[in-house]
Amino acid sequence: MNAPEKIIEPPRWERRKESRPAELMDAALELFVEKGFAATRLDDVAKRAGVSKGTLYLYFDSKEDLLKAVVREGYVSPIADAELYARAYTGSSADLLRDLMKMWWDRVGATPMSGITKLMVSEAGNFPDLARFYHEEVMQRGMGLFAYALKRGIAAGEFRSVHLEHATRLCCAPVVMTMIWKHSLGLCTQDELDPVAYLQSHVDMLLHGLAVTPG
Amino acid sequence: MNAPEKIIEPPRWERRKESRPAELMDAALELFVEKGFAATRLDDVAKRAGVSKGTLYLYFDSKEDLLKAVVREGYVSPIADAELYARAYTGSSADLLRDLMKMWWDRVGATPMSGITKLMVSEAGNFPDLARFYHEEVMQRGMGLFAYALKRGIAAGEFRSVHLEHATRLCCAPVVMTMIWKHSLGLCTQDELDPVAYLQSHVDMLLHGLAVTPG
DNA sequence: TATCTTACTGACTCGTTGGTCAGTTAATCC
DNA sequence: GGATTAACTGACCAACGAGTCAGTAAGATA
Repeated sequence: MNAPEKIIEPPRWERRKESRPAELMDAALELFVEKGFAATRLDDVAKRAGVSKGTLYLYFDSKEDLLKAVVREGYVSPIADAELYARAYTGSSADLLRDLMKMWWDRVGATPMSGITKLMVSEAGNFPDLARFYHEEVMQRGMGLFAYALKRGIAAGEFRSVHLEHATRLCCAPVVMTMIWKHSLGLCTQDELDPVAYLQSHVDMLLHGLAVTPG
Repeated sequence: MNAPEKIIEPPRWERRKESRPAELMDAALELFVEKGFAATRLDDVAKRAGVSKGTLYLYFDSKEDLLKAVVREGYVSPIADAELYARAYTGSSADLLRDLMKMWWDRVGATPMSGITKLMVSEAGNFPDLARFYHEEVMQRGMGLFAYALKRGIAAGEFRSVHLEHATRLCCAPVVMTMIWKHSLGLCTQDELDPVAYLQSHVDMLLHGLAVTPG
């Protein structure tokens, strides 16, 4: 009979204190966006992050705390970067508007983070403080960017003098709608709408609407 | 001692088989819109309708069945009316667009029914068949109206020849956004935006963007 | 006024899931 | 390699709420 061989099994789990929170937040983002907040089970979040539910509670106080962390994490650099970009811009306001729109779509709209918008719309009523945070830190700052570009264009005589608040919202509405659509009703339809081409049309129409003189 | 007077108490409840379903659906609409589907308790729906939870189950098979009934009920006449109106219209396409927009806002946007839009966005992922129904019967028919007006204007040489699908969406996006906003993030902010004035600006900008010649 | 039908009640069950914690095991340190 | 630390596990609990059903009373009928 052979001597019993020492079989070295790989450890069943590793200690990875540093990366757990981010992995849990990634998993939570996916599931929250896919199923909604209430319908997402924390067991599933933990499982997707390759961990047990107990571990989740080592890093987050509650389900609500986890949602807050996901939302706060999701928005940081893109808006700040865009603010710097806009402030330093020297070209025409029409081009600035185009660039901002492209940056928005590339860095948020086209990424999984766009799901956060739908999430916030769905859950705003149940998390008033989170909604206020999102409104102030994300929406107002984001709309401020476009308001800046519009104001700049009007001041330079490049755009006609429209209602600034309204024009800003008109500028953002189609983008926000596209992000929301992507994560809700758009899922149930084999919709071949190309978001990039659509937003291209949007900016064209907008600039045509803002033009002092035609085409 | 007086002879015991016959005190006629009002009955504790009445039989009102006919009106119960509508009352339950009204209550459900309010609560679904306010709290979301998952967070709404059927006990509360029943209580708001002045009835017990057991009664609710006399008229609806399940919570999901109740939601379906609410959504189906919410959209019937407005779209059909608007379709008749548009088909019979003889004025300019710009005016038709204005009228359709006003009808939409007056009959849906300004009413509690606008909450259904937010509801559908939030729950689309969890109720694929309901989402498909909403998409086909509400969104496509509704967008079809605006597509008709745009096509009509382009054919008459009143509007410039834009991408029809894109223009239709651009036409609807701000209205849908306004309805969604009203029932989500708009609740947490003392937002003094006047939707009617905003949509006025929207149509103005849109028509300016569609104009063949300036002015 | 007595009888019958059925709209309605509300206390109950039971599955689900957010949250807990005593125990296990990977990793680290003498 | 034995002792120590703490990251991690997973069985468990308690609350909550969807759905049930035996019983109650409105109101119709005769």
